[in-house]
Amino acid sequence: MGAGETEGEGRGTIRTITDLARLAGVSAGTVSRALANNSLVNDRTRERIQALAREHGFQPNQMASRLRRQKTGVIGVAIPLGHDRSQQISDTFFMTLLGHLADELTGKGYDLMLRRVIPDRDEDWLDRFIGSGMIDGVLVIGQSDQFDRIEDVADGYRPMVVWGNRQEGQRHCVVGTDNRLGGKLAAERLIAAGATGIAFLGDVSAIEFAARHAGAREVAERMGVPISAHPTHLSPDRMGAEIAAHLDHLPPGCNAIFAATDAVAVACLHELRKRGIAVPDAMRLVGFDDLPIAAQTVPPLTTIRQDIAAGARAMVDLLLRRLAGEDTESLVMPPRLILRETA
Amino acid sequence: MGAGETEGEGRGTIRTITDLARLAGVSAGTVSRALANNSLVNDRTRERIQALAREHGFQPNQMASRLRRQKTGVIGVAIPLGHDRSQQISDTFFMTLLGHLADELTGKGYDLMLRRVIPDRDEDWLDRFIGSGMIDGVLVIGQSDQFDRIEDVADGYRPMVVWGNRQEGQRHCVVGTDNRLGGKLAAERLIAAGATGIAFLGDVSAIEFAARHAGAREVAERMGVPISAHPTHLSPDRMGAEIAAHLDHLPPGCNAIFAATDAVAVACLHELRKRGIAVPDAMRLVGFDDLPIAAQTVPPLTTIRQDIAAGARAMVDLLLRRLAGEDTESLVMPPRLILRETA
DNA sequence: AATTCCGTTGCAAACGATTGCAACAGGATT
DNA sequence: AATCCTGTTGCAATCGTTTGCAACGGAATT
Repeated sequence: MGAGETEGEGRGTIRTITDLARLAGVSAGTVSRALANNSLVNDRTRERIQALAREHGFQPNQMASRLRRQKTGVIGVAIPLGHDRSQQISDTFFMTLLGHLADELTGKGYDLMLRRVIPDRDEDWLDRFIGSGMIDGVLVIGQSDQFDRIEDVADGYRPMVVWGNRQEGQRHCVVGTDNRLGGKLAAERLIAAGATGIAFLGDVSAIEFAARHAGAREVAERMGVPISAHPTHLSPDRMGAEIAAHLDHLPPGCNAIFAATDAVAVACLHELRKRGIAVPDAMRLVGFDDLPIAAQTVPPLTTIRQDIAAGARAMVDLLLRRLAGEDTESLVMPPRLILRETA
Repeated sequence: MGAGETEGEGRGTIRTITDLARLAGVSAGTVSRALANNSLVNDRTRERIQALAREHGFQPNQMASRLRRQKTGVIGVAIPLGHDRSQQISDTFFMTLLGHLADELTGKGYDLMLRRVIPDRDEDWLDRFIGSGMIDGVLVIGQSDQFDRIEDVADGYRPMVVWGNRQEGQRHCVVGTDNRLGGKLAAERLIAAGATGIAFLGDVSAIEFAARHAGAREVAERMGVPISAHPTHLSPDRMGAEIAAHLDHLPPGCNAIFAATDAVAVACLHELRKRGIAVPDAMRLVGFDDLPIAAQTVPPLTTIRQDIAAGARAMVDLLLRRLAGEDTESLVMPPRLILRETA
């Protein structure tokens, strides 16, 4: 007790439930029940066994338990890196979402198995993950360019919830922001701030970014403001150069930028400053996400907020309900314009 | 073939290796060997069985396999949130490290099980993780304030590698930056840039930050420059207010800040700007980490670089060698001063 | 023709925990 | 005194895969 516990025999001696049973003078079944707080076992025996288990630092083997019970207590989280393979380094948004998911899942007693997949190399990454028999359900962070593959799986496999964009009549359960509406809000704000030509910076092969672009385009066209799209990757090493190139070839009359992501917007801000272009006077700028950094740029970034924590909560909640057999609807959360000083 | 595969019977019919064996007219053992590319089985049979497996989307149950083979193919990654519970939202550094770890591990054929632990609530989080029988080894991201607990475990459990700071004569295998040296570099630079009083902003109950502070203090004292420490948390919601408070109560003559982290430095920059304090003329500033954002602040941040990708590679490499029975030394990587414009 | 050998395959025992069912003791009921 | 519970416990099958060992057929050797 206190300091200096009885080490040396603690780890190793008692490895299986049978060892512990022998030690306690009961059968393995009883030990199993005792450790599971099963009411079938006598209170005193239970306490005795639990004390013994504690003393020897015994924990039942999870693999065996899971094999027998046919459930794993593990939720798989997949991050497909389809449209932008170097995403790992940058995407603060996904990483933040992942953090919240981890919190929510551990709160509910689930473990989290993380897998980053590169769909180009691995055709049936999703089937493989699901079929591995290691996870009870799967959360997919971002559809990337894998929308169709996810759809294919959705009919046959219920416990799956995806973060991303909702399409007309899609079959998989998705949680996400109304990207199209977010795009509209951004364009409206830019135009209200005096934009007479808008450049969208982002990779529209990712469906969520495409929706943001589409929303902005709808508003811009209605208002008679020309809008152009400029593919921009998310990896920090390429982003800077790409943005620089875009800035040097903006359509004439373009005085506003809608960045697909705050990360892109921050890099834009930097490149604009290097060129001595005043924000927002000469160039208006709106981002997307409202990451913490957005409040701290110079000038502070006007952006479209997604509620990441709420999204994570919803994803876990929906997944657990699906695991329980319930059939759930997708959840599309409203984005919100955060007005700061870049537009 | 092409579109419209033979669905409907594909999933569900063939669930176990025995099902597949019956279908192929061989025994379960042969199927097992065939799927494992075991050379004991005839080439033609193997191909036939593999074709059948592919056709039916069959994958052997991992739980059973792992139970039998007594290894899981899973590496646990623990993030202890001891000194700063709200860390989840902020710490870009840890999240980036996690991303790289995921890449390295999947590259080596391992899966990654993520667990965030709050040591205050859960005394033996590490024993529980290790003893769960779900992981072959464990990587700990950051020692937080759990140095002693990790040490306790290190003797009895080999396959563990920790990201963090190396102490005199410690027993667990650690990978990290020479934080003390980093602190020295920072202080040297600040003093070279004209600092006559230095404030360290960071939570020294985290051992890594304590080392950074100690390094800076050593240099400062040698040069006769007063240095003070100001506890600052990493969560974005508290950080701003805390930094503001610190700035308003700096010791007289203090004209330089060493921020424990780039995240802290960026927030500092923001608060300084709000107060109209010119950087670096009125206040010099050095950060730590060299996150991508550091290059994009206004003015760009002078900071101490840690090589995150190399760190992740080293952690995985060391862990695999320990899994193979080898005994490995800790790795302390040199930090590097990145000179930009804030000091 | 008898023996050896090799390449394949099947058999069955693990891996360690869970759980339905039977068994048992002791008290309560008839 | 015989029967019936009730609360505990043990027994043994089961989850699905892996793998040592035995078996077997046919070719090669003696």
